Amino acid sequence: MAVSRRATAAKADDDSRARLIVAARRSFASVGFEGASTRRIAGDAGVAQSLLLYHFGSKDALWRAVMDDLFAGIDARMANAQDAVRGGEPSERLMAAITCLVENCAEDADIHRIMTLEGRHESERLRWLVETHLRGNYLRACALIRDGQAAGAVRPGDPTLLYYTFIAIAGTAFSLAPEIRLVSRNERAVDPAAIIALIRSLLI
Amino acid sequence: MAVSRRATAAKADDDSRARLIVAARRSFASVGFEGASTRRIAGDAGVAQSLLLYHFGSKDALWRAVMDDLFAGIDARMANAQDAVRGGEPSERLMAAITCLVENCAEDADIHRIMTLEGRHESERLRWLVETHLRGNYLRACALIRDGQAAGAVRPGDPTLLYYTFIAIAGTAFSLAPEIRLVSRNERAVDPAAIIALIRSLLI
DNA sequence: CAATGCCCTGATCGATCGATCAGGACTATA
DNA sequence: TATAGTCCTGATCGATCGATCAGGGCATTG
Repeated sequence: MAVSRRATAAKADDDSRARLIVAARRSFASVGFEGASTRRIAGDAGVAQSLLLYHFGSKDALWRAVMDDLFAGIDARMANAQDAVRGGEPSERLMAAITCLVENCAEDADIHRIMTLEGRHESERLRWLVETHLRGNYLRACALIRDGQAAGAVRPGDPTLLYYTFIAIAGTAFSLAPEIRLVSRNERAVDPAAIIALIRSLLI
Repeated sequence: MAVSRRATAAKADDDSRARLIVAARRSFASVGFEGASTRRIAGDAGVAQSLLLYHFGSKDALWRAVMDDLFAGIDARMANAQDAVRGGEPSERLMAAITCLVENCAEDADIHRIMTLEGRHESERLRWLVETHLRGNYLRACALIRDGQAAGAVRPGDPTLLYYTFIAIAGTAFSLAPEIRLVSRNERAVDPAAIIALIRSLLI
């Protein structure tokens, strides 16, 4: 009993900080910041709640660490995808970005879930997210959309609306996968290839 | 002091039950079921927390009452919209449904916010929602989509995927309006007419 | 061998959670 | 006027919340 979970779980693969980040991401994505409990997160990670606060200082700081980790992943992935199509046609570069977005959400919809939770009301967290992680991606994506429109390869329309439309289609099916499965008993609505094909077909 | 809020607020327009439903809807849509507090909801409605439990019995039952109220509104609205185009072309009836959906979300995105919160993980609440309110709407919408596809007026593709794509586009911009405004300082992305036009253009 | 520093735990704080309960204020019925 | 029923409040329950703190285990350094 006194041996504690640390010996059985935490010490084995070490770095409980990383496991706390993963557990926190899942909780925040599932029940939101207010609904998440630091005790539950620490329990999922197999450590004491006080260790969570030792590593991150506060629930708020933990949340920001989760966001930094989440965007570090997608940003690196997006940079790779853009490197692979450097110098290509604007629509090719835009589709590479969209494909990257869809595949990332298909593997793990947590980022879409958290964003749809945090984006629904102004807060200090949202302002921090916008300044730290969102605006850069937004501006790059809008530049791609505008380049595509200038080349006649992307439909006209407000780039902001198109950007959030792409995000909505890319993420919603995976975010709502449990509901979609219950309602439809149909797996085709949660197929990344079908979603990429759908977005491609409405690009122009 | 002993006069209490009831005399000043609750008694004025009466029916604190209805005001509890409205306050609860806002809280559930904002921070989710787990994040919402019955004390906060009752406070927003201007009544004691114990009255909330007197009327609804439990937080769970309050949530179901909110859902019944929410779907009673959209269902009636959707029935009206369909009545107005009875006997019309399939694509016309589908666009009437989509227009109804977009306008409802534009006026009040709470239903989309709550659904994106509840649809993300299986739960007793989600199963109840699916059986009580969702499946009927889903089946009617898929029938409209299939009719449109049979008439060649709607693009081919899995109806479930198209259904959730329409819902995603119809609701996301309004659900994420605070984020979109912070990121883009652009109101055009939250314009119902632009969103309806976008969906119409990708119908076929 | 001492000393330092990092990772970690369990106990504990005041605040708040959902829920229960006794009882007051008021209206309608008899 | 007495009775019954509805609406409502404040006090209170045990549980859980985020946060703080003292201290133990263990490796590295001198």
